Amino acid sequence: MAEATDDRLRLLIERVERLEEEKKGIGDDIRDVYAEAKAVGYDTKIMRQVVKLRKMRPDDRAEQDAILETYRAALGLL
Amino acid sequence: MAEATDDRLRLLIERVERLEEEKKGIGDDIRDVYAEAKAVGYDTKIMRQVVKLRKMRPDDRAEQDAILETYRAALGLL
Amino acid sequence: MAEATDDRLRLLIERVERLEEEKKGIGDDIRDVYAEAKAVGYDTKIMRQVVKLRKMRPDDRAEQDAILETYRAALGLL
Amino acid sequence: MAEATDDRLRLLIERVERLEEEKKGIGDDIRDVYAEAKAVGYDTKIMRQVVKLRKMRPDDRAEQDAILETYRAALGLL
DNA sequence: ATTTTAGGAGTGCAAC
DNA sequence: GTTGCACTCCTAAAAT
Repeated sequence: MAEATDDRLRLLIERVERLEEEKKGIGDDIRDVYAEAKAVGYDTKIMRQVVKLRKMRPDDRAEQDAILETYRAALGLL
Repeated sequence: MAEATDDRLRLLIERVERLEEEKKGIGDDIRDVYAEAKAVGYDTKIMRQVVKLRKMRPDDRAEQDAILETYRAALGLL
Repeated sequence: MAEATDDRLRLLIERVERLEEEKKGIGDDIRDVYAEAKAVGYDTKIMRQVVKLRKMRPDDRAEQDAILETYRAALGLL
Repeated sequence: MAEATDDRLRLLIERVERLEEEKKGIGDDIRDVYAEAKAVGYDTKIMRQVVKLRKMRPDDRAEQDAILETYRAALGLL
């Protein structure tokens, strides 16, 4: 029965590999978009920062609030 | 004409954002496959090692194996 | 000459191992201090947050500044 | 008597901070050892694997080895 | 047992 | 082209 087990494992790993290829393909697409942006004159470095900021905003806000709250609690003790 | 330019930039950024979401989704899918593998009893940490090994060129793989064997021997780990 | 090489490797690894033991020992000491603090009535969870905050402050400031600056740059473009 | 209490807390926190600095210093030392090893030609990534292996109980180590062999065999990586 | 945190490895971009 | 940097993910240790 080792063969059945082996096949199962092999199939799982091949699924992972296919997904990783897709993931890599999308990474290439992203690179292409930036290349296109650069070709028409945009600053891709700043574009990347903007993308990052738009992604970070909500969490960051929550995090900032948490830090402030902790500070208030700590000051109340110290 | 500043509006046309702004739109162009906005569209490029939105394309990047969509692609990044897709990329993240595939990352999640990969995680799911590993979760499934774990659920049927496979050791996912070792599976990841195997996936990495399969990505390597055969001679690189052989070299890594050889170095590891050498180090293990030097430390009495055989 | 493989023996000399092996020895060299073994010595390096033993140095790492000794250092890791020391590091672990200090981790235990830290745990002890918190245990002592707890024993005299302090809230160790908040103590840990305070320690973390005092460690983070400077970087955080710089990070905040960087984000603000990036935003300004982005707004100037968008 | 609030001052005595405050001092006590402050002293505890400062002890923790000193210990954490020491701990960080040792972490830096470990990094240095690896850097030194790399400089004389060792593969530090594999060294780290070996350090990890030495920390494991022999039977756990044997089991890991066996699983890896099995998976590699199943995927044609022997 | 669950969640958090620290550290390592791999990836991809930017600067020189 | 190569070095450094920032980001993502994974693992292992620690705290609750």
